[in-house]
Amino acid sequence: MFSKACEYGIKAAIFIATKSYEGIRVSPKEIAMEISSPQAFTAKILQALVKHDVVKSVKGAYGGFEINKGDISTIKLSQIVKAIDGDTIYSACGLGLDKCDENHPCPVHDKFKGVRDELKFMLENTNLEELALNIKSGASFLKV
Amino acid sequence: MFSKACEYGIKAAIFIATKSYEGIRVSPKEIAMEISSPQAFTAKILQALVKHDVVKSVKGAYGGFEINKGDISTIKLSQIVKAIDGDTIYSACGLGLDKCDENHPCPVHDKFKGVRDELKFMLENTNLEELALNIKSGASFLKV
DNA sequence: TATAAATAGGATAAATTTATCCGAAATAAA
DNA sequence: TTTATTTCGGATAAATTTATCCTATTTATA
Repeated sequence: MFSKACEYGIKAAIFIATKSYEGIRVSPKEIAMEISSPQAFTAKILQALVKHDVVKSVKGAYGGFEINKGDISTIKLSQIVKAIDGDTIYSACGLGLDKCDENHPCPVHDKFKGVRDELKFMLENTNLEELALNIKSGASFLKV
Repeated sequence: MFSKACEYGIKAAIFIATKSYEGIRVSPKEIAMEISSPQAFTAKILQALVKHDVVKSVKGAYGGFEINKGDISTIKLSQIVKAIDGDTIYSACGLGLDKCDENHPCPVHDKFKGVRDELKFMLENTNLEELALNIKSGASFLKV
């Protein structure tokens, strides 16, 4: 469904959010530990999230990654997915046709429309806050 | 969403079905032309579909690929996807956790459930016949 | 039985994704 | 200003997916 990079990105953003509530910045090392991901690769993904304004980085001693408290509830899953995988997952043709629309549909165009739209709606209407709060309360988990 | 191999496999199966109605066997070459896919790679994917009993192959002169007419309406998209990509797309955790269920959910477990189930339902309730008939009637297309 | 036509399948290459490593640049504090 | 700490970013490697090529095997027909 999502790329590994995107899975790591989503989990990283959620973890950073949980820490940002307490005003604590976190390092790629700590993030990787917490979400069971390869550290250097995770650092690369964090760079992409910074570039797309999903998380904020502070360089130098006492630096790290954080998210402005006020932003946590406005950042949507779709922004994270888009920053890493692009939006092809819910906008491109399910069978890979370059041109696929109502006038020139692929064989599964209509069948797929519902699934794609539901995925898009879900991603655009899920914010980091609800995900982070469930992690904090122990209702969900970032690793096994 | 699906791998390239899976996209090719779905399109190939649909094309074979359209020809099988007329009792015509088709070659990897003709299939690749019709669905705009690399021929040798497509041939490999056809082998997988044969192994999983989605299509039938006849070796030797006058051979080719076909689907028993009676089977066209009973073959589901889910069988094709499963044969090539496996069923992880609608059964695995959206964030890649090895263990993810009601008791130990990832942060998006509930959010994803709806999308995943709808995708699963769609794949398990769409048969090759309806897709092939729409191609034959010109209501949908296998290439640009 | 010989021949031509067709799929099967192994070996290999190219492209992409995933992952690692290391030095450069930035920054807070001593 | 120096030092220690930390992200940034380029180079590279490993793994996987996508794609190609060539030979073996099968089979209908002449």
